[in-house]
Amino acid sequence: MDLAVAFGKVIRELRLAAGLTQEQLGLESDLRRTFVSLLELGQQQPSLTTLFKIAPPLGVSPSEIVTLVEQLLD
Amino acid sequence: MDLAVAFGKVIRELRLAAGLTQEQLGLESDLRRTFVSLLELGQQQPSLTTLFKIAPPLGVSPSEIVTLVEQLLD
DNA sequence: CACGTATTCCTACTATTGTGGGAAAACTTA
DNA sequence: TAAGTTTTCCCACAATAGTAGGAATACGTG
Repeated sequence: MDLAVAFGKVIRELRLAAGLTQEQLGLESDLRRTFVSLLELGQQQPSLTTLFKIAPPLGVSPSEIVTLVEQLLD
Repeated sequence: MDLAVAFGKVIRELRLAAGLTQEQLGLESDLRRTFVSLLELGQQQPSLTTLFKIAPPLGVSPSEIVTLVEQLLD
């Protein structure tokens, strides 16, 4: 599985678990609605800054997100 | 401390601990020598792909790097 | 000091991240 | 079905990640 795709799956799962829409997540992480969509679809991947911006509203730490991605790739 | 600066410090420390030069790290992670320098100086930040490429030659996992960055930022 | 090596700085360029907004499509629920 | 909400797709664009290589600077050791 592709790294960006794995990241997207993790983000989507966390977002749904947190009960947020893409737009709400975008507002709280200061990212555009459409960009959140692209990330979840695995069509783009985040920079380190984006990883750190998107983690708090999802209720996890950036490193926890990366750990989940690593597990999905194994 | 800035996120990119914190990342650079972590990378540099890990690289020196692994006994590698920037050029060696660049070769093993498929990144340009000059870009490794910029990362360590905190003048640029990595994408998720770069994080995953640079971790193995440093002998750590991507999530471990992020954890170290988090600790440096607290 | 002098030499070799490692790193930084410089310029120019390409690729990708991220913005901005609207319209189409999909999904919910009444 | 119909309406409201959410997500995807589309466009153009701005900002930054990353390439490429050479020159200048700093660093280490004989």
